Amino acid sequence: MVTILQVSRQAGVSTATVSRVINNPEVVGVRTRERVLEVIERLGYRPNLVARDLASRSSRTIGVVINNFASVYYGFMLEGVEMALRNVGYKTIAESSQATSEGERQAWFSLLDRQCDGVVVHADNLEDDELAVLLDRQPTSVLLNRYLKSHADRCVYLDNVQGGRLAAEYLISKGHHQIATITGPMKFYQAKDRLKGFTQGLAQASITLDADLVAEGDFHEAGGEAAMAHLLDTQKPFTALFCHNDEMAAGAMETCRRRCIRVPEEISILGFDDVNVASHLTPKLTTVRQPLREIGAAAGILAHSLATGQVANSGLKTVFDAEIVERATVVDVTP
Amino acid sequence: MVTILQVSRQAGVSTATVSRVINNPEVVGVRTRERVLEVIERLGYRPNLVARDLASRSSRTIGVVINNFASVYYGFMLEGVEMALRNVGYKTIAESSQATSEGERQAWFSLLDRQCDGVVVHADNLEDDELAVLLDRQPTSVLLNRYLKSHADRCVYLDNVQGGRLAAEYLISKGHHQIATITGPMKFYQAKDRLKGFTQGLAQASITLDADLVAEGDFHEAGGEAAMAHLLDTQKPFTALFCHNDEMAAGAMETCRRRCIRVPEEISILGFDDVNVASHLTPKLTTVRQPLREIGAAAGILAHSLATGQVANSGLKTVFDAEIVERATVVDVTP
DNA sequence: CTGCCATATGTATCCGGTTACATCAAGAAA
DNA sequence: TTTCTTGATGTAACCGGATACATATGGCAG
Repeated sequence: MVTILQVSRQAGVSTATVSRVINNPEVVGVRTRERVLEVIERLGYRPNLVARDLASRSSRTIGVVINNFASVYYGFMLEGVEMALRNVGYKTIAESSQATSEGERQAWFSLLDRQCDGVVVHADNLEDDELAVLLDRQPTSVLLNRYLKSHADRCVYLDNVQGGRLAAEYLISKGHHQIATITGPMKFYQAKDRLKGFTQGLAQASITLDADLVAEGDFHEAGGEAAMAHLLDTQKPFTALFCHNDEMAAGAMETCRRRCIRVPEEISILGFDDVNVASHLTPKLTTVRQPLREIGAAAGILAHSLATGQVANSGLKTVFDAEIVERATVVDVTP
Repeated sequence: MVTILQVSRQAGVSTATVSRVINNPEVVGVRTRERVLEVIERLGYRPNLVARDLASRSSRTIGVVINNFASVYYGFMLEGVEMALRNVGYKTIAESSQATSEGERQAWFSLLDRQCDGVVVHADNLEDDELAVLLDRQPTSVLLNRYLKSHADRCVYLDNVQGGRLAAEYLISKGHHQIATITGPMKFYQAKDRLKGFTQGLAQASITLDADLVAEGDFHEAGGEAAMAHLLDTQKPFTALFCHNDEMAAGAMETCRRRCIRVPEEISILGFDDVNVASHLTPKLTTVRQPLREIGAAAGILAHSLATGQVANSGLKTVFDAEIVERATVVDVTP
């Protein structure tokens, strides 16, 4: 491997000058600069990032902790972070947490150990208290799609309450009154908030959510199937169903298919997220879209600003609204 | 940040000893070791990986280059790599190439600059020649899902010829004789090989592939739709269709739906990959499965062995077979 | 009691860069 | 011409660890 020392020798200058040519070209004399650049080119020199990071105490890199890679949900957010950072000359490195609190902790620290200048953490499993402590200690870390009251300015997230409300308003606008819902695990604040907003939305139309029409799912297809079966078994009639994510909606649709219940003719179904599955289902799923890329991008930018001490959150948008993507699973039943 | 120096002072030993406690505990006296460990614990010391990597000239990390993150296809492979490496105490870091040759080059080098001990590269776009040169220069890099004759032992991939043949054999076993196919872009060897195997499979049953029944797609849904429309427009009859990936199959199914052609009653459709979309389509897609996780894992292990100079490719499996996953889009038409 | 060897620990250098500070040359001002 | 300033470059320390080699310590055989 060719080092800065070899370049400096070949060019007849000191390593400091070579370093300057790379990081501060304008302070180097034109003649010297060109000579050095020529040598760099000829030798195919590439600065060793590890050495640079150590010496400069900065890695120009933001780390990202996500649950896992085999899911476009995280993939989109990751892409958002990456894209935004690329624009400011920063790199992104991601680590997965396997969706456990221990994994989240480890991935987070591991990224810090690599001297990431900041880290964007998607932490579903760590408790609020611990997160608060960690955020206090790591002033350049930000939370992705999670809201922590004590550190609101360090969170970038979808307004799940708004999303839930939007779902209710939309279904009501289509003439539905008897509406069931399959929530995510209630230990997740996303589920709590979506349900809260949903309840609010119904209330606006003077509808009270019937406890029998609420089933808790697991954010996966299987849970959606089971929850839907449960809802149907209670025999309470409903004309529309709101699911806390698209996968559970897919499960619910599967249950309908099996029981020969036509969607949307007999039951309208509304999903949440708008990840690929939504557009592949038949009929295509109407859903509440999360702007995942944008959310990721904002989180990346926020971490970057914190890391570089930019003029504080200069009006950076950190709370995002969900929006309805109309496809084919919700019909208007207005008489 | 607490450094090894502070730990050594607190423990009344030299930094060398602290370093040993961490990397070679057995050579340190029991009493000293415990004292040091106690201090480490108390101070919350975490070794700076950047410094360690620089000093040891190894990062215990394997880099991975993939097209993009927002696709489970790469996600699965990445998970495979990560999982396999975790077992041997190695870390994984991924970088995306945006599916351009320049991006692949840059990501690859960037990973090398970070002193990754090895790198697993999914390079669709770089030319064979350049890949050969790069592989020669980087003895610990391996190719993921691409086959390079000159460096066969550095490639971990699906046997696409076998996959194509399997597809033909399967459809034929279901009584189909008139079979159409939508290929990937023919500049990709995957498409070439799948088509080659497919042709072979047909030949085994004395069927020659009618050129009118071959349409080139783009590996995306839109291309599948268009290609299917094209195939139907030529008016040549066929009872089954083999698509080079699931997304194009989804597109083809969409075209059928629009033209009121029933799948699988009128046309059987077989996909390739078995990524999520397959199981969400209606009817569920019968497809040729790639063992993506296993492929990723093998690539990770191979890179790791090369990096650590393990007893060479000790019988590591590097060529994988595809298999049929029967769902609902292919029916038996044997009279 | 010596001498030797194995084990435990310290010393000093190195990894490949960055950067504060010193130095030097040349042009401008006096 | 002298002095100051300014811009270009070099010197050397440092980032936080790893590790080859030197040294010290203790046990055991002779």
